[in-house]
Amino acid sequence: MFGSVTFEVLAEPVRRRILDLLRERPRLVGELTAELGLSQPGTSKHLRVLREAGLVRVRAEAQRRWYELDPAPLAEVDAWLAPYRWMWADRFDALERHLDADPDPVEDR
Amino acid sequence: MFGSVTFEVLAEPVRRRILDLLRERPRLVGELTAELGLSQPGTSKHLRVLREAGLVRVRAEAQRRWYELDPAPLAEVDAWLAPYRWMWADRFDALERHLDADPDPVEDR
DNA sequence: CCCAAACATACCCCGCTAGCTATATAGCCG
DNA sequence: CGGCTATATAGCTAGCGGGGTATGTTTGGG
Repeated sequence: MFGSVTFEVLAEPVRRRILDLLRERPRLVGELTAELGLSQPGTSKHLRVLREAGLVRVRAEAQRRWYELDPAPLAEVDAWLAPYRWMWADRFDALERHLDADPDPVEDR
Repeated sequence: MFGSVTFEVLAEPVRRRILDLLRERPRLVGELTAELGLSQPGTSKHLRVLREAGLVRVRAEAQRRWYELDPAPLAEVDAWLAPYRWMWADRFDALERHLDADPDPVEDR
């Protein structure tokens, strides 16, 4: 319902990166800006999207904003994934071959 | 590497729907078109994206095309999700409250 | 007080994409 | 073999989203 937006939010590599960074510890906008290598407003924009998706929370401290992870919406992604999970268990070696051994994944058509 | 595209592909609700349908059984393009309620070329376009992402395979039978699920790339999503999974275990009831009990999820801002 | 620091918002631009319609291609059937 | 069925591709358009720069707002420090 509300979380179908979660997939769209996670589609952005930068935002997944932000979540990965926040998984370690809360961060300031400035820190994230530095690590991501994009402009401060750009970072703020991504953080806004993450905030409105419920994936991060903000804690104000003077002019600083501490952003911290809220993994709750990820449960929805996990729930969607659940019925598929058993399927690749037996094919896992196939995936490994695909990821490890194949140096140049074949383009379709 | 190749699969970072998987997230972008899954961002589309129609494509997740297609995967859910293919999880039951292989389907023809026509069947999918009917169930999705969009144009046949639109369906074919989504199927092309899914095919190039390695999420579906095609089997030709005369003019018919049987599309079937290939869940392998989903393992990458699962892998990304893995380090987060323990986090909402203790908050699961909170999410349940959010999803079940709250009739009108609060819009952010 | 006033300036600088930290962040958010506003605005613009451009590329991508999802939808459509029209058309091409391929194979069965009569 | 002609036309119909099933699907793919091409081409177009509208809207969205992510990048940037410019500016507003808040708060602490000198």
